[in-house]
Amino acid sequence: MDPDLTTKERLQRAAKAAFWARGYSNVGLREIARAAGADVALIKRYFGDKLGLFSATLDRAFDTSALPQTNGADLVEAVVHLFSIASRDPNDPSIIRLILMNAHDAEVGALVRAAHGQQMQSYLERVIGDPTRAALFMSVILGASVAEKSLRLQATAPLGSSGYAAELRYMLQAALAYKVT
Amino acid sequence: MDPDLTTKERLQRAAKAAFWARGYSNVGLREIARAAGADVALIKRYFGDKLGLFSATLDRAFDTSALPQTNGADLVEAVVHLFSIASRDPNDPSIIRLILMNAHDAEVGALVRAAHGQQMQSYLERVIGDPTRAALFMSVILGASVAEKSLRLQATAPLGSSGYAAELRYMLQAALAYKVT
DNA sequence: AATGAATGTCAACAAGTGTTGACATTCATA
DNA sequence: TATGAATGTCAACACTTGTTGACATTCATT
Repeated sequence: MDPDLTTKERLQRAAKAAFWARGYSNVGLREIARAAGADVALIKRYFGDKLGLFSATLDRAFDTSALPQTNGADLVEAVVHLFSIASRDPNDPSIIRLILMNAHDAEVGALVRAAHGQQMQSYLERVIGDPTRAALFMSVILGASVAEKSLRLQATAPLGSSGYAAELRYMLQAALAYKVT
Repeated sequence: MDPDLTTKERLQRAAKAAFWARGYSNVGLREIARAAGADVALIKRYFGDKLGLFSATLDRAFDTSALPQTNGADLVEAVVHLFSIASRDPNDPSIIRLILMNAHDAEVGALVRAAHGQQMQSYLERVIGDPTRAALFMSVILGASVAEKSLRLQATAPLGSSGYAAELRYMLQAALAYKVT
């Protein structure tokens, strides 16, 4: 960890790395403090308690300013990149993983959903227009991300040039454009 | 808990209820023993240790004998029912939830994936035929399940008669049948 | 009734948890 | 240089965790 940073900053970064990798309840404060090269008691001073530290790792993590503002093919590629679907690394931090890992804890789960889930949904609704279609679009994204990162389906393989990738992009297009007849 | 059952049986059922609801590391053995009306030490006698108890809850949990053996519209409905997509209850046990909640723990995650994820995948591959198409099909299922149960997207709503339900079924059909041109 | 296996009870262990208060040090400002 | 705020250090608290060994009870079989 970079020693030039503030201790508070180092604590926050170490916390984010740990929490996003293994979930809220599976990370101890002493472990975070050790990774940050700081003392546990400083967490209380800077963040109040464990939940406050966790909340701090959620700030300004979902930025839609660089994303497409209109519905189109570039939206598909941008979202694929945003949710790290193309990456096979299970430790690659993803807001989806974070939500799933903390879904069992009512308090923490609500915190994460409020901070990111709703931001993500409202972005897609704004860009796509129809809320139902936006939800369907996000469902396909979720499924692809989960299939690769958590379930590790063999058949999905690298998402670069396989048949799965081509079909997945078609599914995303279908979620954007299809009209039920 | 039914007092007519064996203590071992009661422990196993209480363990499954707890583990499947909140994940492996978030459940304590004393809590399971209390729910089963038994003593903690009996867990050691019957299951060895915590991981042994968890493993016991995975036995015979994925049964494909009652599922369709051919690719078709009934496969869509059967799978929707199997993964409890139609249920909005976050406590409704689902193998998908179980996998996701334990994805952060290498040992436990591998155990669950080995017991169920691969069975699920091989079933779909056998019925659907093409492995890539089976993976795509499961991705859509995963996404729908996660969107409702963990992310709780507002727009997905009850999956009974909404526009989302109709479109989701179309997506599943597309995953089964579409040929990329 | 006696034997032995099966089953249940209790207390404790070492380690880890989040949290806290008292104290020491550093450092910028008056 | 002196003051006070900011920052860092240390030890301990009450509690929970998985695990374990010694002991008591129940129960079927001889």
